[in-house]
Amino acid sequence: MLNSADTPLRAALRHVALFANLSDAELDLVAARVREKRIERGAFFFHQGEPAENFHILKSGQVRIFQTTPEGTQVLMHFIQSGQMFGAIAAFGVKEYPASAQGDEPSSAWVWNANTMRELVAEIPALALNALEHTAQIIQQLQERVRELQTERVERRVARALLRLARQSGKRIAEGVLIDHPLSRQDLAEMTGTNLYSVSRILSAWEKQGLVSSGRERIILCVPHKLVILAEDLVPPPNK
Amino acid sequence: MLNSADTPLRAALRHVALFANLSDAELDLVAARVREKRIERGAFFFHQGEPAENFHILKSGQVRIFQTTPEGTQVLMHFIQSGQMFGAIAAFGVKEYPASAQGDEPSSAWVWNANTMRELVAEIPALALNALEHTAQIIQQLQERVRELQTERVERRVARALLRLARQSGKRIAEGVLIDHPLSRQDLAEMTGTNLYSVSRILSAWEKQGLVSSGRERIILCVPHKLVILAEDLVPPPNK
DNA sequence: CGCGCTCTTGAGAGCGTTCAACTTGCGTGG
DNA sequence: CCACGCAAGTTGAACGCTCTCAAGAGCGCG
Repeated sequence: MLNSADTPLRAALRHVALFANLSDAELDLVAARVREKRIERGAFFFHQGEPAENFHILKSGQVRIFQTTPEGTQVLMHFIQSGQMFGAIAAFGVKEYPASAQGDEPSSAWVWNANTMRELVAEIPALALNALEHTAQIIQQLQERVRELQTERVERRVARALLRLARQSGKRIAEGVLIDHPLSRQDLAEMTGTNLYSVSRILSAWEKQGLVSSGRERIILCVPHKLVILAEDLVPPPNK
Repeated sequence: MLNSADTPLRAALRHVALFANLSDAELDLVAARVREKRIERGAFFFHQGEPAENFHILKSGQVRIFQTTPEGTQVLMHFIQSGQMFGAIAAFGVKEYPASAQGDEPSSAWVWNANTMRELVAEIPALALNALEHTAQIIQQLQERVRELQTERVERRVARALLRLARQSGKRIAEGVLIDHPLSRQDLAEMTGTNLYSVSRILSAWEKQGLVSSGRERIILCVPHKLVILAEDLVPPPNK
């Protein structure tokens, strides 16, 4: 189904969402300026506060994007999966990375210099449109998160976070849907604006009800359908 | 200081940040497809959930962007000032407006059809770069807000919100810096994820300390400097 | 000059955090 | 191979920030 004359690199980039609808010539422009960077598990592609020099797309592995507050508490913004861009906000305007990007596993990424990426965007209309589309989606997700933080209780926020993770990296297994990467109580807390104790209590309660099955850095949603009800239930007063 | 051959419309658009660095010919392209829309105070440019057909830039007046949850509570996302774009997220990808845009005053906006704006972005590289830069800034602001909601107490969030408003639409007067548009306790609550009672208590306390002077939908920051300390203070335990 | 919307303030309750102590799981080195 | 140790997770108890509800005061517009 591929152009048989594709170079391996061009073929790989062709499947990245950001480069959808680019012509072969345009893909070559993009490919000509890319370089690759690998990091070990736990290492960083960049740190919060560093000058934002690069634009990244994850090639393999998994990366977490988080901010650290002056007080030292962390806020987990995103998990980046293969094919997704990161460090993009910084490349398009801001001068410093507003967050850090750390490998959850050994990871590799395609990297472009920020100025180079801006030139490419200016040269390739389809790339500009794709980039705008993706940033628009990020904005929508962030607005959703603000809305949740402002209006919803902790239990519901945790339910939503798990459902989102299941959609992103869920894996069907016998017992239900496994969140297919290490995920601690602390991680979930940093995603939902609470602490590991509250997350632990909530998961324990759900486990008693058979909704989930969880272990060390491992969570299985057994009855996702009931979590959806928890996350979105509008029935006003539970009449117990 | 302007090109004397400018049409009035071209001259006006030239000063919009989104159209910075566009040539006269490009500005004319943009101007050729614009139309204008006026609304009364309290009326809407668009409602949450409607198909996202238009891209807007505020010409005059003031607009609030907010989301309404299924439960009916509102979350105030932004105040839009003259020259700022809105309804942009929707135009670049999403199919429905994720929020509503309501006039806080009688307001008028330049409006482009969403498809038209996408065509313009594809035709005008400088416009694409500007748009990406602005969406990147919005993302950064939203990340900041998520971080605040997850890690900070109500009082600090309110302090930050006021300082932000002062920066955006503050007006120097004798007593201090006036937030130059009607702003109720309820509005502040919907911006910071609390309720009008807590906001009222906080403002009362600050008023006793002389930090602010507030009245009906009107707030003056008397000692902004001390609010900054409140918003960012790292000194761990205030020893009273 | 009165009606309505905004704001204030008290009292009480509860959700969630904090702290502390303990358990469990897993890798590693003796 | 077992023992040790650290990291992740659990759970109880207590506190307190914030919300909720209720009642009343104040400001402005018509």
